This record gives sequence, structure tokens and C-alpha cells, in this order.
Amino acid sequence: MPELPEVETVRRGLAPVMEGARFVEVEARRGDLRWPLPEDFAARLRGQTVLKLRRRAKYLLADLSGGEVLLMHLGMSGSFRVNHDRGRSGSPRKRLGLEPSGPGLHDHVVFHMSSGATITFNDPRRFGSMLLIDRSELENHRLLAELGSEPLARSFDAASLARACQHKETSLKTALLDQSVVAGLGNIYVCEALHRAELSPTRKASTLARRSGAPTARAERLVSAIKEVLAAAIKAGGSSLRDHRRTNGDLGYFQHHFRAYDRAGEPCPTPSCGGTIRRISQNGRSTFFCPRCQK
DNA sequence: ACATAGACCTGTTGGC
DNA sequence: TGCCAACAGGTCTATG
Repeated sequence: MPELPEVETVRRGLAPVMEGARFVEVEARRGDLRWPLPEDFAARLRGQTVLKLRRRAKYLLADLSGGEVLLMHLGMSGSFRVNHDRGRSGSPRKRLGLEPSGPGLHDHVVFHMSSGATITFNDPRRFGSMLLIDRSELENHRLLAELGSEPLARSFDAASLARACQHKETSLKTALLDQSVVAGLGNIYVCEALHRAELSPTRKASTLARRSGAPTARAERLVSAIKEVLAAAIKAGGSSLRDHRRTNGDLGYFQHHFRAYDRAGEPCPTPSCGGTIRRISQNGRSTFFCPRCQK
């Protein structure tokens, strides 16, 4: 499911009910996610207040009052759902039977917050994860230490992308999926950014840089395309292909704005291009692009 | 140091 | 209709 725009959408949905709120109760219904839940997970969270909910790459980070950080990843199919408890009789929707009350099949973790919100983590494939890390060890943690630039930060520019790709023999597609080059892109937004920048996914990553390491015009175009597509997707609440939901259950709608992803056989939307979107496989993953305008 | 393949899971889809 | 292979938004781990 989730790339940077989807994770950011989830963060924005969770922040109002988590920040400043305390974990009143935590249910660990199934602990074998990608990795086992931390030892005494529920007990270590109970009573702690969330100071801030942040995002880094595709991770959500909840700073806890006790000095630890709750690190969460949605994997391929993870989602969070927020329900608001309104007294014993339940919400009006619940009383009317519009909301199912019991936990669903893949509801693995449930947070009951002092804000009155119940937050349920659902993840059919269990590629998601939750970890507790000491704040002092966060920067050096193996999952975070090697991450590259945040693509929406000002510091992510053509020069920094060119530098990161300068000696890469691999394809541009593969380089952009590498979280140590740029942090937060996934299969969809790499395809979309390359299409917008009119760059071929099979082009060598090193062609973003001159021999001196200085960025080429391609690098400039690509950085702009990445920032634009991510910003637009966040504005749309992310892309819902199958699993992604906003925390209130609504769908994102950026999938309606895809120009290349999942559009094999359709005409290329680049003005006056006239090409056809093709699907190829790179490193076992689908790439969608227009061989006509993406050079 | 770098690049590619395999692994982890469940659910859905398309072809025969 | 049923069955099975292929595929799905990710990324760690092992291997060359």
C-alpha cells in the first residue's frame, strides 16, 4: 500500500487523536508482524503520552513521554483506522449498527487513547512492523541510519540527487526505489515522477550527474517532478488501489491522476506525444512508462 | 562497495 | 464454476 503520500496521509489522520493523548490500554492481538512486537509491548506503552507524531521516509514515529519512540511501518498492506468512543452506549453510528463492533480478521494491534479514540492497526500480509527504540539511539538505529534525503525537504535538490546517483551503474528506476538515495518513494510514485520528468526508467542513474558530479538538466527536471507529484498526492489523500484508506475509512483519490502507473496500453497523456504506455519488469517489479516521450 | 535474487505473508485477479 | 499461476503499494537478508 503505502508510499510517502499514503504514510503522510495516515500521519495527518492520527496526529489529532494521538498527540497529547495517553495510551489508556493497548491490545496486542497478534504479535507476529514482520518482526515480533517488542517485549512487553502493551505494558511499555500503557500510561505514556504521545508528545509528537512524525514521519521519516515511510515510517511513523511517535515520541513518547517516557523517552522511547514508537516506530511504525505499514509494510505493503497496513492501515490504521480511528474510531471515536462516545460513552458506554457507543457512537450514534455504532448504535445504528453502521459500524461493526468486534475486531476484524487482521486487526493486530489496538490503541485505546485518552482522547477517546480507538486506533486499530490492520495488516493482512503482516509486512508491517512496530518497534520501541530509545530516543538517544534513534539516529543510529539500523532501520533509519542509512535513509537518504526527505524528498519534500528543501535540502533535496538536483545537486544532492545527482551526488547520490553519481556512481550508480543501476537503472534510474532502481536507484529511485533505493531508500538510501531518496527516502519515501515506492513503485507508483517513481513511475509517475519519471513520466512527468520525461525520463526513461531504464536510463543509467549516473546520467543525472556530469563527470564533475554536477547535476544535469535531467536531475533538475526529476527533482521538480518528484516534489510535484508527492505534493499533489498528499493533497489527494494518497492513492487507494486496494488497501490504502484514510484513518476515517475514506479512500484516497490520487489513483485517478496516474499518468503511467497501471495504464499499460493506454495513450500517453503527455501533450502531443502520441505514444502508448508500456509495462516492463525491472528487478521483478512492474514499471509503467511511455517509450516515446520518456528518454 | 555494489548489484541482483530470494524471502517473508495473504488476498485478488485473470486465464484455462 | 473451479483451480492455479501470477501479481500486489516494501524492504531485509543472503549471495555473487
